[in-house]
Amino acid sequence: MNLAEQGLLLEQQLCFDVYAASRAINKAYRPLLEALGLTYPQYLVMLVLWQHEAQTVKQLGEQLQLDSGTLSPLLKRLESAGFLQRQRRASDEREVEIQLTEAGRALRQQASNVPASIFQALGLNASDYLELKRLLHQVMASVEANSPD
Amino acid sequence: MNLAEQGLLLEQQLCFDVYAASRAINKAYRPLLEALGLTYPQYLVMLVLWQHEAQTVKQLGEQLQLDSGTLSPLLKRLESAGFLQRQRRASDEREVEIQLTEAGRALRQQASNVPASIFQALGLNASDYLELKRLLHQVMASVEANSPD
DNA sequence: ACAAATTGAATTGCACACAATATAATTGCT
DNA sequence: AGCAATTATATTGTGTGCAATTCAATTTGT
Repeated sequence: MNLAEQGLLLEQQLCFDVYAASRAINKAYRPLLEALGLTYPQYLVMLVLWQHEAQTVKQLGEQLQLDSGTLSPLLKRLESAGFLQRQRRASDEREVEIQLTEAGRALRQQASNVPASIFQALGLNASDYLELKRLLHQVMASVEANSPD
Repeated sequence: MNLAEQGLLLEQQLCFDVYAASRAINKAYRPLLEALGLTYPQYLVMLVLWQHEAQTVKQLGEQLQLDSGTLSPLLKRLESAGFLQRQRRASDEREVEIQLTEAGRALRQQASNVPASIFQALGLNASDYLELKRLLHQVMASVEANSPD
C-alpha cells in the first residue's frame, strides 16, 4: 500500500473522530434536554441568551457560527415553544431582536444541573478537558484560516 | 454567580467546541469533495468501501455509527451517482449488500490527495494529532458507556 | 438627494441525523 | 411444522446545517 492509500485509511481517524464524537455528545445531551423541551442546538441558543438576554439573529449567529438559514426556523420553534420573542428593532428594521420570555428565563433553573451531568459523562479530568479544548481551538483556527467564513 | 450558573457558561466550551470543530472540518472538506461529487458523509462511506468492497448496510452502519435512516437515502444517492450498487443478498434477503462500481473504485485515485490536504489544513503536528485523537476516543468511550447504542 | 452597493433576515432546496414505526425475512422454541 | 421473537432494512416525521437566492432597509459615493 502506497502513501496515498495509507492516507485514505489513517484519514478516517481524526476527522471522523471529531464527527463521531460530536454526534455521541449530542446523543448524551438528548435525554437531559428532552426534559426541558429543547434540542441541543436550541439549548446552545438558550445558553447564549441566558448570558445576554437581548441579541439580534446576527449576533447569535456569530457566537454559534450558524447562519440565518439554520437560526431562523430554530428561533421560530423556540418562539412557538414560548421561550422567546422575535421583533424587528425600531432603530434598524433589518435586524430582528430576540428576547427571552419569562418561561425562557425560568428554564435556566431547570437546566442548571445539565452541565455537571454532561461533564461527568465525558469522563475527562480537568487537565485533559483543557487540553482537548486547546487542541480543538487550534484545529478551528487553522481550518478557518484556510476556509474563512 | 453561583456554581450552577458558572456551569451554564463553562458548559458552552468543550461540547460546543467539538460541535463547532466538526462543522468547521466539514466546511474544509466541502470544496475538495465537491470536485469528486461527494458530501462528507458520502466520502466516509466511500472510505469504508475502498477498504473492503462488499459490505452490508449494517456493517457500514457499525463502522460509521450511523443508522439505516441515514444510510438508506445516502446510499441511494451514491447509487444514483453511479458509484455503487445495492442488492439483496441471496443467502439472507434481509441484508442489502453494497458493492462499488468501476466508477466508485476509480474515484479512489481522485481522492488520493484529499487526506494530505486536510491534514495540512488542520494545522496540527504529529503528537498533537495523536493526543487529540486519544482524547476524543476517551470522550466517546465514556459517553457511550452512559448512553449505549 | 439619490442610485448603487451593502447589510440582515428569511426563504428555498438539498442532504444529513435520528427516533419511531413498518415490513419482510430468518431464527428459535416447542 | 408452526408461531413468536428477532433481525435487517426501509420509511416517516422532525430538526438541523448550509449554499444560494430574495427582499427590504440602510449606507455610501457622487
